Amino acid sequence: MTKASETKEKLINAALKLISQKGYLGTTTREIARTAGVTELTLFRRFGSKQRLFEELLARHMFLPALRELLPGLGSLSYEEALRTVATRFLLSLKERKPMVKITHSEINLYPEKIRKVYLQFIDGTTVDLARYFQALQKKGLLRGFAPELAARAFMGMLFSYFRTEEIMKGAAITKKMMERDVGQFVDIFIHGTLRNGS
Amino acid sequence: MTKASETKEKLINAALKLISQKGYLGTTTREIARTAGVTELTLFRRFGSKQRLFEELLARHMFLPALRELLPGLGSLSYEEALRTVATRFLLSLKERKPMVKITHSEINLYPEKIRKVYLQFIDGTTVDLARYFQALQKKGLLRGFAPELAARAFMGMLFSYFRTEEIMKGAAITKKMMERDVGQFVDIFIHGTLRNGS
DNA sequence: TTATATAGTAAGCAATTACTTACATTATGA
DNA sequence: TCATAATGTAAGTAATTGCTTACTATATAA
Repeated sequence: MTKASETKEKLINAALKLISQKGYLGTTTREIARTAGVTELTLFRRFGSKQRLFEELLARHMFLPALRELLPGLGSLSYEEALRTVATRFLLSLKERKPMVKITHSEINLYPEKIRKVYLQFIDGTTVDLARYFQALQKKGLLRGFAPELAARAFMGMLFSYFRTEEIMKGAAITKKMMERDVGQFVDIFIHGTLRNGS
Repeated sequence: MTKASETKEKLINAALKLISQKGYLGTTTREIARTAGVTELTLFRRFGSKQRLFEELLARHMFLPALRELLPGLGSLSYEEALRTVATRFLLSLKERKPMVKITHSEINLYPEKIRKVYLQFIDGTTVDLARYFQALQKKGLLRGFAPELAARAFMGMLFSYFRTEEIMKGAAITKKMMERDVGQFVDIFIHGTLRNGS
């Protein structure tokens, strides 16, 4: 039992790596098996088909919202510190899951419903959490009366595009220094806006 | 001469449509030819190979910055009206080029350099133009002293993610009403920030 | 020891697919 | 009218690829 699931895990990890690099159709079962260190036959014995292997990959790496466990601790921080924490955590979380993020980008055509589910669970889930945080601060009278979900989408959206441009399109890793500096700017704009005389 | 280039255009348009829907590897040359209303042989006579057809597609649809021609007229608008105009134009431009946007998402693995070039020319080009606009207003003392390029990336980033989530991931078209309402919110936050007491 | 689960070797099949060759047909422009 | 450019028809090739079959080998647990 253990042996079989170890083999499955090796195959799924190999598939994750290869498919994120060359796409689902561009990756062969032979290649996945070789990368996992097993025979192609073993792949079919464990998963039955390439498609089901990919579906198990999606199910296993269907990631949870990245911030849920972060939110309770946010109350003790200043608004600015809280947003910086959220932004940093979100970007690091994207970096960790970069192969999966790439797959949601490139395979949406192939498995629209499944990929959409993976994507929305991550991005939208995270956005909902952040929106709740905004709402709480609005009730305390600290924030203006904007639409919380849309503001959350705006905040995550600028971070996500930043990640996408740097890590996926330019193919360059975001360094810690870059991240600190740029997150600081994003948070500053998000908090104070761009106009000289405040609201 | 004219006949030949008409045929090429039909083939490129068919390829754009199909590849944006099913990916480069998921689209066959037979299918492209059939959709274009010609024989598969004609495709190979015009382009030599599937790869070169795709490369011509990328070259032809390598889009220019979406805002360049918009910028000169921005001076006569208020800051808020200007940003709303830029945002609306940017979103409409993304909608128009949705097949190409989808291709840049899904085929980055296959043609990293070429796709990167297409992407950066559009997004980064547009961002640079917007950054110049910010810089001009900063010199006039109207805007705070933020980093103009990063602010431009933040603004475009939230719009781009908004487009991506709605049109590509959710697969639903952004209506005019949605766009007006949401662009208004984005612009408001970008201008005034989220904090109750302005800067 | 022995049954069972797991994996390997080897060979191959059937379908797909990018691409080719040979030849015939039609449209266009001088 | 005639040369040429452009497209079509038909058949096929070589490579790839997901998946199968038949048989063997090894490790583990009762």
